Amino acid sequence: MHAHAHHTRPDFAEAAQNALLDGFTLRELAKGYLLSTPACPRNQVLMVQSGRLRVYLADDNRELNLSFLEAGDIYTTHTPTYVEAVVPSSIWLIETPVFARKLATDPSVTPVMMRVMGRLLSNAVGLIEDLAFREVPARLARFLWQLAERRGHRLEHGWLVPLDFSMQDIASLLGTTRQSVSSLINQWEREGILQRQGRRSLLVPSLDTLKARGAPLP
Amino acid sequence: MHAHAHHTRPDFAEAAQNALLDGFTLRELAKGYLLSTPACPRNQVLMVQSGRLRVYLADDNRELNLSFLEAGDIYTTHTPTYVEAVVPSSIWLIETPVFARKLATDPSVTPVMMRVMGRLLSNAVGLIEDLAFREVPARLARFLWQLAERRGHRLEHGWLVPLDFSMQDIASLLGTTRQSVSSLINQWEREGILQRQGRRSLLVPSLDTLKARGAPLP
DNA sequence: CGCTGTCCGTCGGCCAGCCGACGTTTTGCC
DNA sequence: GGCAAAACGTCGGCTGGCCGACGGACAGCG
Repeated sequence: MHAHAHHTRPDFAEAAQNALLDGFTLRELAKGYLLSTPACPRNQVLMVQSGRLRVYLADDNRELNLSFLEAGDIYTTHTPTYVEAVVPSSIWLIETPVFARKLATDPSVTPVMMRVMGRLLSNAVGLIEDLAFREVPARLARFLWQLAERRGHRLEHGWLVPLDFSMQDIASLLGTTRQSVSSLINQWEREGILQRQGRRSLLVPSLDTLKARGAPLP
Repeated sequence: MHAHAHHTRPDFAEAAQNALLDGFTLRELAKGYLLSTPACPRNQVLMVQSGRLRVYLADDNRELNLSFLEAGDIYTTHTPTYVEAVVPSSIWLIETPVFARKLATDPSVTPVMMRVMGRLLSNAVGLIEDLAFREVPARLARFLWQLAERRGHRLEHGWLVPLDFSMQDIASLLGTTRQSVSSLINQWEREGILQRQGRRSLLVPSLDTLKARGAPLP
């Protein structure tokens, strides 16, 4: 749900066709650069060309990742969040007023934007459901099998899932702590639900047993 | 934040001017009517003419209110939620495909929709912040003073705040339980932070002391 | 005016999971 | 290779607040 929005690739293609990017400017961001904060809400629309941005909320002693943006993803800072480049990145950027004029003159842009905002909204609602209804093991299980389904490669032994997030990243994405994620993953490894495969990937023998962790009762 | 979106009134006025409602049909809903569920995602856009609708998420044994819609509020079921009339209501309704055509032909509608979705997104993010960062007393305090600021009437003794929600409603809005809300309100009454005034309103002597409950440490 | 349904107040047990702490392993960098 | 910094594993204490339970207060209705 709130893992990646890399299914925006179609939009990217469409955007290129429609010359959506007219008026956007290309910017290079250094690692760690804070593009936007709630305090300074520079309203803008952006599309990631390369790299990885982290969208997150924060209070004094905690952070919650809303999502990670990667190549092709579109985002708009309509909402008071932090946006930070976690690796050197390059993005297409436009200020909202300029974009609004574009919207007014070129109606073909509208459906793209509606879809982008719809997706942001779905992500947000999904996260709310997680926080309000599901407990940590269920959230983690869901995160993992969604990752497997969209990023994983099928092998004879099961699914090989690339995992280029730190435990802390995952924890923040799920609204929990590093310790809880770590414990759960190790416990599941002992139970044979998954195996560590090198440092940056997992092997999941059966997605179904993993999914079973997402729905305790039935 | 996620209390009411009744500040959509300006949109309503604007909508009337632009004849936004062309193509919408007026519908009367009986109390308790379920307009939409996640299972049957009838994509539609609606504007409330009168009454009150409840937008909520649910799992098997819990419900979470996302917001209450009242006269003038606009909503779109882009996202898998329940929408229910809690009192007899009448609303303007349009199916998304029809609305999309409208958007394509009349670009003046676009900014209105963008603002509506932006507001939904802000609500959602606010709720996420609450669930992830703040504990129950802080959420309740914030809910109450926001209600006071937008609905309350200034008296010599303090603010008179109409409270036409049940404890259960408030609890669901804040992602907590009836019991917790009840305990807190009564405790605060004992502490003199607020007084019950009749059955359906509160008297808050000082909003600031109430707000103090929203930020424990400093 | 009793009856029934809805709402409110309060108590106590219980537990998920946060938090601090500390040691170990990996990674990145000179 | 060697060192600092980051990331990971694990343990135990502590607690916010959920949950069930039960009784009282209102309100509507026949």
